[in-house]
Amino acid sequence: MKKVNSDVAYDYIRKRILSGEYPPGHALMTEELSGVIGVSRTPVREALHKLKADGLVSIRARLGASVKKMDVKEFREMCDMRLALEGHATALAALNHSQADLREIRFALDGMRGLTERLIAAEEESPLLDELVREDVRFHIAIMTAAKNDLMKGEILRLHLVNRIVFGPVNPTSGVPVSRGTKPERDENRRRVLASHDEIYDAIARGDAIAAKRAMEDHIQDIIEKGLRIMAHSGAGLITRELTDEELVYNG
Amino acid sequence: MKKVNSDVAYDYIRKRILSGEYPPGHALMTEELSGVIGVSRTPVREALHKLKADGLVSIRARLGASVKKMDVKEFREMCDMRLALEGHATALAALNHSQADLREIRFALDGMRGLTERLIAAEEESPLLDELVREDVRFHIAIMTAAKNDLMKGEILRLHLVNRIVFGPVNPTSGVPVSRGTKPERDENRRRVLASHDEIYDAIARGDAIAAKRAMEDHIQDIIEKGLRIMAHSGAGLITRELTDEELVYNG
DNA sequence: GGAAATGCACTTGTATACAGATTTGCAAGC
DNA sequence: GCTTGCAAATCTGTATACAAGTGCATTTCC
Repeated sequence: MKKVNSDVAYDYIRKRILSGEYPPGHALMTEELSGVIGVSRTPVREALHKLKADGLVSIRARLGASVKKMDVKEFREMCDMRLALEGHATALAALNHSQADLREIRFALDGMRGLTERLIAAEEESPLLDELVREDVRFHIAIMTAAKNDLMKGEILRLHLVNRIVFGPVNPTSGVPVSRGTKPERDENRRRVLASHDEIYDAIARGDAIAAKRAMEDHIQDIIEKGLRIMAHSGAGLITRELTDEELVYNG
Repeated sequence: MKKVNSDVAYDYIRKRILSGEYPPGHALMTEELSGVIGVSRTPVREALHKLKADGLVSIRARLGASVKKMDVKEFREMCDMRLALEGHATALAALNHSQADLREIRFALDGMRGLTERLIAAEEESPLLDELVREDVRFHIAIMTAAKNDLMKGEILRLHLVNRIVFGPVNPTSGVPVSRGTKPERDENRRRVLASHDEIYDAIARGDAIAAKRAMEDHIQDIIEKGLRIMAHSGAGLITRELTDEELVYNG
């Protein structure tokens, strides 16, 4: 599949949204972007519409596009949806996983364990944090892969990405959220995350769909609460109103 | 919100896909469509991309767009996702519903009951069928509304629409799927659907989230099996091979 | 001085022209 | 007969010009 200009524009803009270079609310004007990216307005327009479908950008007719701002209501809704999907997918993973899937999940888990221990021991975190986040993502992706449902996997990954808008600002080069709270708090949080992951892995490994689902739901609930706390404290326009005037008619 | 030309093109094409006028696999060429709709290629292109995001159209770079064809694998995945979302949303509806929500659900349910009885009694169905389908949709929408999660509601309705591609062909004017099977079979099926809906409503009304969820999951499971049977029999490029009876029994 | 009106700058939405890719039809070669 | 190569036809992707809507600032009027 050949890469066309609209894909170039899409990748360019998306990267900058996820890295935090374009913060929530930032205006995305087609002419400006087309100049920077080096393509015409048409593919830029297309890229913006695709990003809107991803949930990273909001577009209002004749008023232009901007990086999505999420309010608390929408964040809760998104998390609730993620809870439903990822919980179900985890149950499927417990039933459908192959041995290779299981190995991949455990690799990610072991990687996280090592990094977490080193992070707790260390004073300076930054180089290890990127790796930890990468392994965390790897863990979740491995489970979604084991569930053997590409559609759900895609949708869940999409939600993960949109979630990152809330957890910003992030390290511009790595895309990893900057640390929050005191070190003991962060250490405690990391231990809890690891314990959750252990529980999820064990349940999947022994094929216990119900326990796996519950463990994943608890884990996501933790993440939700963390997100809500961040939104409450950082504010910075995140909690302001947000109108999605998308009225889809659902009948013929 | 002003209606722009790309919206006109979107509505035009979408309507024809859902009505079956553009069947699965039908090529959607920008120039031809722009001529018929009376706008230029640019808004048509945009509309096609939006329909792709909806899951109704597939686009391959430089090869053009066509109405989405669904294979069995994708259909199962979609249904499984719907199961997860709609089950969860039903549980939420049991917890979050207002009295007005409950009334709206019961109105739809009562409407369906009356229509079902008249349909079973009648010989000629066509005028009543449209109404029955409308009330069925109304029932499901009312529950999603009661769940108080607009994001999930939107996603579920999207999946409902994509589902309709499988249940085609439909009555061109009303968009209602044409009847299948013998009359006793259809009557039996309608009674079962109604009983399912009753069960779902009762559980929601008494705030029993677990029972509501389970009832909705069973109901959707029924729909899934019906869809798989239709796919197996209608074929028409939808499936590559004949299904075994085992495959017809859907179990995630 | 403040509110309404008006004009301007800017941006989006749309039409259209053009370049490149893909398919199709046909003829030549094995 | 079937494949292979080539060229025309066709369609997509992109650039660009133009029209129309929106917000802002200045002006005008009370």
